[in-house]
Amino acid sequence: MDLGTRYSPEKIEAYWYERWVESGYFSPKGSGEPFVIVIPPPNITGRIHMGHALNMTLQDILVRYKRMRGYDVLWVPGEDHAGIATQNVVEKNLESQGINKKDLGREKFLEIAWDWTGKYRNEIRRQVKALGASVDWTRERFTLDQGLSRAVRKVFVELYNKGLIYRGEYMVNWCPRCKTVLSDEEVEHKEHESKLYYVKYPIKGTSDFIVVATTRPETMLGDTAIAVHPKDERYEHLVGKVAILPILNRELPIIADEYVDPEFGTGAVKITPAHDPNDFEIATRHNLSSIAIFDEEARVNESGSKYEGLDRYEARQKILIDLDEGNYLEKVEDLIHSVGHCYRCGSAIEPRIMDQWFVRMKPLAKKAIEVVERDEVKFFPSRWKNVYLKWMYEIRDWCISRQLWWGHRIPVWYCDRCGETIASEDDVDTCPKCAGPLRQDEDVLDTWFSSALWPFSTLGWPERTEDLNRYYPTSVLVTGFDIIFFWVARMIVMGYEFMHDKPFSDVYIHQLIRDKQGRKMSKSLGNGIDPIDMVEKYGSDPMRFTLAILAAQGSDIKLDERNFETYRRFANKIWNATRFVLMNLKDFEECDISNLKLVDMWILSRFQKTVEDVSTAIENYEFNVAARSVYEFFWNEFCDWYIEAVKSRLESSERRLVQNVLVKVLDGSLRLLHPFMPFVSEELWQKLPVSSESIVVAPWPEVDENLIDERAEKDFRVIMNVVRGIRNVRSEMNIPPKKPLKIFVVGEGFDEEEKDYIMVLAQAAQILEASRKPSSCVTAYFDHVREIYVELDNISLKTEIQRLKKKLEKLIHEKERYSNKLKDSKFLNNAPREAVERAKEKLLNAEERVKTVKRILDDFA
RNA sequence: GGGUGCGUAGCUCAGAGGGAGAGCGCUUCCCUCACGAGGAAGAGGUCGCAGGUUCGAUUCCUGCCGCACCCA
Repeated sequence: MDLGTRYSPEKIEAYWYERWVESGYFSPKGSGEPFVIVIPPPNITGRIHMGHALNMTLQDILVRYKRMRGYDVLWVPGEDHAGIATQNVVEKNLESQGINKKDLGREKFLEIAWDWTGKYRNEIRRQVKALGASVDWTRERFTLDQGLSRAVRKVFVELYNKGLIYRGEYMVNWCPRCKTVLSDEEVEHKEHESKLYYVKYPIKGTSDFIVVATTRPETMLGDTAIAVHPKDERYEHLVGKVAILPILNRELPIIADEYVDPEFGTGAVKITPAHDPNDFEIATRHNLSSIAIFDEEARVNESGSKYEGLDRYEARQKILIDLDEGNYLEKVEDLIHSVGHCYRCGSAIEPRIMDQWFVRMKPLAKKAIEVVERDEVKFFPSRWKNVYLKWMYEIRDWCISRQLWWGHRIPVWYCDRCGETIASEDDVDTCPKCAGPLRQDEDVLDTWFSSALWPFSTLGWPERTEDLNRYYPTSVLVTGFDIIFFWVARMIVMGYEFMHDKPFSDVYIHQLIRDKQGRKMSKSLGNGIDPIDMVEKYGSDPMRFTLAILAAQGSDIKLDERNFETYRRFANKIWNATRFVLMNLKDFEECDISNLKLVDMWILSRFQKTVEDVSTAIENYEFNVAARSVYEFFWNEFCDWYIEAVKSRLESSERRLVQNVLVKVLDGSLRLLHPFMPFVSEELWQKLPVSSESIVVAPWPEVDENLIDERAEKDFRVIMNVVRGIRNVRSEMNIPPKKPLKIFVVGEGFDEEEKDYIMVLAQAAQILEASRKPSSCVTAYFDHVREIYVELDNISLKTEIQRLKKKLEKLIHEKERYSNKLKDSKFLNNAPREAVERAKEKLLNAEERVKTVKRILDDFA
C-alpha cells in the first residue's frame, strides 16, 4: 500500500501526461472508424483562459471516450496567429521599450513577432498539457505555418479567379487605434449615453432655416446634403432648395429619400457620405459628392479648415462651441444610442470609404445554408441552428484585407507601369504583360480567413494527403457561440467550396464562462479565474470535472471558485475508496462472480445502468448529465452503501467474492471516470490487479444485460429504507451512534443475509421477530408487509407519539389526494391507464400505511 | 426596433405533463480501523406574476414584469 490518505494531483499529472505522449496513445491508430476533432486554436497572444479550459475539457471527454470505444481518434492541436491581437501586444511590448514599429520596419517587426510566436506557442502547449488534453502533438499546426499559408494563397487565388474575391471602394469599419479596417462581425455595438444635437442650417436666400438632429455634430465638416422623407409635409416646400452649412458656408442640396425616419429628431438629417454607412448609400442614390474629413487616427484632416489636427472628440467640442456662438444650436437632448466598437481594442469605429478586398458571400453561402437547414451539419443545442441561419440569410460581403503586418500577406501584385493586377499562389516579381516591376499588396488577410480553412488545411490540404482522405470530414466541432459567425459559418462555407463536403457533422456549442456575478471574465475587471492557477491549486482532474458538471446546455456558466473545491473532494473520495479496496486485496485472486448476494447484485445492476447513462449522455453531448451520473453512483451508491455493507463480509468466507465485485465495480468506475478525470483514474487504475498498459487505451465498459436485476434493486432499496429509518430514530432520540440497538420485525421477516446488512449498516446488535409491537419500542419503518421497531431504554412516549402523528398527517394528506383523484370521473376517463393504475397503487399504499400508523398509535393509548 | 435565453431552497444551478432535486451554506450528532477534503440525521421552496390549453401545469401556450446576450 503506497497510497497516502490524501489525493495529491501535483505528483501524478505531469508524469502520466509524458508517459501517454511517449506511448503514442494520442496519435490515431489508423484502424477503426475515424473520430476527428480539430481544436479551436487558441490565440498566441497570451495565456489560455477558463473558456479554453471548458472547451478543451469537453473535447477531451469526447475524444477519450471514443478512443476507449475503439475509434480511430484524431484530435488536431494548433494555435492561431491572431493578426490584430498579436500585432497589438507585440507593438505594446516594443513601445514599452521605447521602440516604434514604424522605425523598425516591416521585416524586423515580423522577426520579433515570430520570436513572440515561438515563445507563446510553447506556453500554450504547456497549458494544454496541463489540462490533460489528449491531442496528437505530432500533427500540431499554426495558422501561419508554411502549409497553411499555401492553403490560404490557393484559396485566395481560386476565389479571385472565380470572381468571388474582389477589390473595391466601399464604406468600411476603421479602427483608429489599431489602424486597420475590420469586418462587420468584428464591430461590437454597445449602448451609449449620448446627446442629440439640434442644429439650424439656414436656407439659401431666405431668413428661414432647417433644423437637423445629429449625434455627431463634428461630421458636419463632411456634410454634402440634407435629407428629409419624401412624404414629410413639413419639408415638402424645401426639397430642391439649398441649405447653407453653418461655419463653413458650404451649399447643401436638400433632398428627399425614403431612408429618412420622419419620427426621429426633426425628420431632417444631415448627410455625411464619407463617414456614415447610411449616408453613403443615400449619397450613392443621389449622386452626391463625398468629403472625407478624418485621417487614419480619426483626426480632422485638411478638409476641416480651422479644425484640422483636432481629434474627433475635440473637434466635436470645438464645433459645438462655435455653433452655439453663431446661434446655430437650437437644443440638446439626452439620447441612448448604439455605437460600434473595435472588438480588439474597444475604440469607437470610424466609418470610412476605402479601397479594400472583399469576399462575395451570397453565392458561397448557398450550400452552407442548405446543409444546415437539412441538418446535414447539425447544431447542438439546436437553437443555434436558427441563430446561424438567420445570419446566413442576410449575409453581406466580407471585408478581408487588414492594414497590418502580422498575417498572410495578400497574394496580389500590381504593375505600376501597365496597371496589371496579378493574383498568384507563388511570388512573382515581373509583370507578365509588360515585364515591368511588380509591387505586392501591402495588406494582410483577416485572421479568420485562414481559420476558415482549418478543418482541411490542418490535414494537409492542398496536398491530397492520407490524413485528408482518411480524416476529413471531421466529426464534431466544439466551440462557444461567440464565434459562430466569425468561424463556424465560414468553415462550413469554405469546406463545401474547396472540399465539396462538410467540415464536420456536428457542432456542439458550449457556454461562455462568466464570474460569479455573471460578468464576463476580463483582464480589466480583474475577475478572471486562471485555469492554470486552478490546476495548480486543485488539480487538473477536479477542474475538468467541475467544468463538465457545470456544462449544461444553457447559455453561460457563472463560475465560483468554490465549485472546484467540491470536486476536489470527489477526487479525494475516489482516491480513498480505491485505497480501501487495495488495502483489502493483498490475497486477491480473480474468480467467477457467481453465488452473488443481494448487495452484490444490487451494485452490479446499478453499475450497468450507470454505464448506460454515462455513455448515452456523452453521445448526446450532455456532459453535465454524464458527470453527475458517475458522481452519484460512485459516491452515493458504491461508497456509501456497497463498501459499507461488505466490510464485514471481507472478513468472512465470502472474502474472495467480495474482492472480485469490488475490483469489478471499481475498475469499471475508473474507466467511466477517465474521460473526465484522466490523471487520477490512470494513477489508481494502474494499482488494480486487473489493469493493463494504460487506462487511456482500456476498453470502455459495456453494459452487461445479465447483470441488470430490477428485483435486486428493489429488494435492496427496502434494506436501505429500513436502515435509514433506524438511523433516523437514533438521531431523533439522541441515541449514541455506537450504542448497539435491538430491532424487532413485525410481519414479513428478513433472511439472515438481509439481517446482516441491517446490523452492519444501522449498527444493530440483534434483529428479532415479534408478532406485534413490543413495549418500550419506537417505530423506525413500516410498509404494507412489515414494521420495524427499535427498542429503547427510556422511551419518551410524548416524542414518539408526536413523531407518529406527524407521519400520520402526511399520510392522510397523501391518501386524500389520491382518493380524490380516483373519485374524479374526468381523471378516470381521460388519463392514461398507467396513470390511473399508479394512482390506485399509491392510494392502496397510503391506506395501508395509515392503518398501520393508527394501530401503532392505538397501542399507546 | 427584431430575436434568443433565463427567472426553482439563503447562494450557484440541475430537472421534468401526474410523488419538488443537487452542491455549497446552515442546525444537531459522531476523532467508526478508506476518506474530517469524512460519516449520520435534519431545517429550508405558493418552481417570477396573470391568464389559457389539459382530467391534471412548476413543466406546454399567450401576455406582463425583471435580468442577460445576439442582431440592426
